[in-house]
Amino acid sequence: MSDLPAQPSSEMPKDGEDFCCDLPHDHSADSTQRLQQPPLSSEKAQRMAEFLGFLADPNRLRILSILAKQEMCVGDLATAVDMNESAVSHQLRTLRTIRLVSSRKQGRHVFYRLQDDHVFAFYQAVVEHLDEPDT
Amino acid sequence: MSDLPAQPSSEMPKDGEDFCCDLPHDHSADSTQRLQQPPLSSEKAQRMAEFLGFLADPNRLRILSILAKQEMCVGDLATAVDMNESAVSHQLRTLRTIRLVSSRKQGRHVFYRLQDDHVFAFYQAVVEHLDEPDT
DNA sequence: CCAATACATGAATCACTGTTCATATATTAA
DNA sequence: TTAATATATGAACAGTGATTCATGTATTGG
Repeated sequence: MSDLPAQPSSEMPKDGEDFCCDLPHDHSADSTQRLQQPPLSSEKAQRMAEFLGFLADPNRLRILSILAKQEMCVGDLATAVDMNESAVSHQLRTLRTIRLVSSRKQGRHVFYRLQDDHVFAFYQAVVEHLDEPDT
Repeated sequence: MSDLPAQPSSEMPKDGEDFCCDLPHDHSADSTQRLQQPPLSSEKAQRMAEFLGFLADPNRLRILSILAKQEMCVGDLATAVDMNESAVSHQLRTLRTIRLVSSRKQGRHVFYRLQDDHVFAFYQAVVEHLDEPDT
């Protein structure tokens, strides 16, 4: 009974319950074992989603792709990605808040760069992973 | 002049232009070279952002984390992630649309699983990358 | 056939997020 | 100091997206 493709937790609810998984049968140890130990804690899923959400913006990605190659000041970034300087500044603030980039002030300019190598590595990994697949 | 930390494209606009990068000086070949070749094409950035956006949801991540270990039917998934069955169904539709999961019908049940190994590999990569860092 | 179960789906709602606009701060030049 | 440049930031607006509710479809049992 453990080599079947998969079984819904239960087929026939006995009580007035809505969910099918409420009576003891093959649930003893196997099929629900991996179900019982929470798959991905809600908090962790939350943090992962947040982080991914920060990457899930075309303009932020383009900004990061530039900073992955060189540091650059806000105005030039705005020109490079063809965005409003204000919009870029907002995005940079976001990226700064989550420690993806750091800044260095020089005169009237503020130069941004990737915070550390881990960010670069992760960015590269994402790019490479998403380069080949389907679309 | 090419070993300096970084230079804004231009310091003093001569025309009435708004952007600083509009006159020829050291722009000949070096500093704007990497700027000229678009860093990440808008379309590619768009697609990357879309894909990452699909991953950037706690509930979808938890669903994927379960399906990364075993296939499961909708009702059980709903129980496992403590969500409305309808909500799960909606999310699964999304995941199905972008080919992250596939489904198999068996009687009244529909079992979902990760579409292919690449999806699993990418999911794992993300999890691992986001496991150590800062937070 | 009829009822119940399992899932799907459309519409409405609510929250979030990115951009823009206006404005504020800081730095340099004159 | 005054003007101009470079960036930051708050508020408002618009678009997007996830959940819920109601309902529709398919499958099984009686």
